[in-house]
Amino acid sequence: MVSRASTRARLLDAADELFFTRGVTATPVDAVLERAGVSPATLYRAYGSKEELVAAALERRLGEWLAVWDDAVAAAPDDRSRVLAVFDALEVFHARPTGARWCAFLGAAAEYADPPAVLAAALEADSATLRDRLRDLAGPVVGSRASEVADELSLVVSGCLAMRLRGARPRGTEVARRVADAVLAAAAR
Amino acid sequence: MVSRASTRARLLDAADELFFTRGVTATPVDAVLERAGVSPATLYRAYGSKEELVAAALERRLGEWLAVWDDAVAAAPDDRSRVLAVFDALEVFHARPTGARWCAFLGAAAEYADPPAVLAAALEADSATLRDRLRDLAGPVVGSRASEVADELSLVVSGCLAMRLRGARPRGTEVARRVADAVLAAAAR
DNA sequence: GTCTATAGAGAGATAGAC
DNA sequence: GTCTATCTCTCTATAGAC
Repeated sequence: MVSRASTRARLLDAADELFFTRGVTATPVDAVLERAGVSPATLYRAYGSKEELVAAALERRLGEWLAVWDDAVAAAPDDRSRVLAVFDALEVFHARPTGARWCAFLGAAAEYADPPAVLAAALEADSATLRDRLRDLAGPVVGSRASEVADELSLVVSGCLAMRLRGARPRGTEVARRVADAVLAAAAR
Repeated sequence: MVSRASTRARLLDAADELFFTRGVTATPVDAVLERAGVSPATLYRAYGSKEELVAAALERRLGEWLAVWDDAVAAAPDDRSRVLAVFDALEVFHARPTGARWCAFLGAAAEYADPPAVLAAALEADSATLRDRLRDLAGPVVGSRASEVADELSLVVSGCLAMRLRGARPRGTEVARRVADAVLAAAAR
């Protein structure tokens, strides 16, 4: 007999691994059921629909991503490297065994032209958090330009992730780091 | 009675408009048939499968995109603005009536975790062309660093496109242009 | 070459027993 | 709360007439 909490956890594990490596649409619910060792009724009782399961997996993933980011920031020695710590975090996060093919959030946004509300909220949370954190980190480095620089760095991070779709797996963050360096240098002028 | 060429053209028109605004997987073949005013047998005779139709639409789209880019480059007055012309071209291309939701190529790559060969070729053509053109354009501006700068600018372009998934529709290319400026400035140092 | 009609597979979700 | 069994719908692709 398995407790309710661990059933949900197994479902989230399976959902994360399958949805974000093979794609949400490309993954039938049956595949998640099989991997989680759970029956359809159990899934639809815990989460009302496939989309809600996707949203729940995204929410959990956002928490994990931010935790990795926090660790990377904490390990950085100065203001400037704290900004660049996002790329350290990206490397660590995607090196995990359950690392997705690219970005789970951008991937979900790409798959749903008109995302259901529960998904749209999860995607917006990711984008807003990314930008807010970058702005806060950029403040001590670029002062009053923090807001514009946050937009620019959001674009760099998104570009780094998108390049994985172009097959630039190795050295992906290296290029991004050079671009981010250039952005900070330009803002400091 | 409709000629074979115009049937194929109508199919490509319908495919481009539907696949790249609603998503490939989210668009059933029936929707393409209805919009093209064509029956299933006609589509499957002209193109062997849905995937081949997607690939054909991508190939045509790549040609159109490069033509827009060529125009933008031709209108630029100097070496440096010829590099930045890619962002002018992006604006023009996505302002078209049949403009896609974001990037048709990145979108297709996002939807297929393991793309069929015919699709992989179209995606690779886009990525390679983008990088090659950026390298050629960057050469006169940054000299021997052209190759690295091309990688960096590819990331900026991809990031500009990916930001559309984050809802940054207006002023999207503006931010990208600032980042590209910073990249060129850093490379000139 | 194009049509109508349909095959055949697979999807998301539910019913009802336990 | 979880299972087995299945319902209903939609999808890609094909068969056969014209």
